[in-house]
Amino acid sequence: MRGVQHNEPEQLATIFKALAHPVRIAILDLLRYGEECVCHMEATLGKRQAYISQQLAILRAAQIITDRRDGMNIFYRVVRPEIYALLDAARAVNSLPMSVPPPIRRESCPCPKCTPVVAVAD
Amino acid sequence: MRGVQHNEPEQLATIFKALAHPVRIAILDLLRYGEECVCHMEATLGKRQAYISQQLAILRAAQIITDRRDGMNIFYRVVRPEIYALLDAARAVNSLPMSVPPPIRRESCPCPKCTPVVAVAD
DNA sequence: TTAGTATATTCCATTCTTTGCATACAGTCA
DNA sequence: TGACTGTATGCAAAGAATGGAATATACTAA
Repeated sequence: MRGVQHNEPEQLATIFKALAHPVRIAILDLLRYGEECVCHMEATLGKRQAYISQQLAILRAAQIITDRRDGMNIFYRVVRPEIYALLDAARAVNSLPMSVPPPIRRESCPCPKCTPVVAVAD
Repeated sequence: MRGVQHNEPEQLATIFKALAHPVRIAILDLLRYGEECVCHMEATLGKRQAYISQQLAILRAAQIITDRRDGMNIFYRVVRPEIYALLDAARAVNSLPMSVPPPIRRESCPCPKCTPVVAVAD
């Protein structure tokens, strides 16, 4: 994914390339309902951290997502929500259902969203 | 069957791969207003015939287009018009204009659509 | 400071994709 | 039939993407 593009089909092809990978699509589906941290994607997708991070770098380079640090975790979110219309349009081409289930808290994910602070008896 | 099968990022990635190429996008834009023959794409896109034919083969394999012979020419057309919603959605992501200009008859294209029979004075 | 945790990057072998070239094939016309 | 035209296919070299392993970075806590 190189620098700026001049000609129009070239720009479109760049977006499609960023989406032409099942793990990157799964990541975007995870982010559909809001930001998530890397460890959550790791737990949900069952892929190694470094691998997830590589795919996130590609989506970041395509300016589809951005990140935000909060304490020890880095949360990613989609900055071009139009991308979901694109995913839905692709599902329509395949006659696939549109709905993507809301995110699930993962026991195996250590981030604060997944392991909320529990009141401890004193 | 427990819930909708939701492991189709692979299928979506396949569509995006078929579209992740500027020449294939340009071909689909050419076919937006109806069928066109290979020679017309050759003339319009300024690419060699064998190259166009290769890209057509990929779109055919992805079941996005199909062909029809008429005399000496082979005309291609889109069989999944939903693909245009997909292209338009990608343009929206890039904040690009939606409209694709209608096809232009090419002097350099020898097909009957481009060089209509002209009444000859007797 | 040191140790630890979360995430990113770099390197690399392997595998897919791209695209030019040559050629094959299938109709058409004389 | 043979020559011709439009289109498709096979091959191969170059290039890009994949995904694994190791390592680097950046922050937090003690």
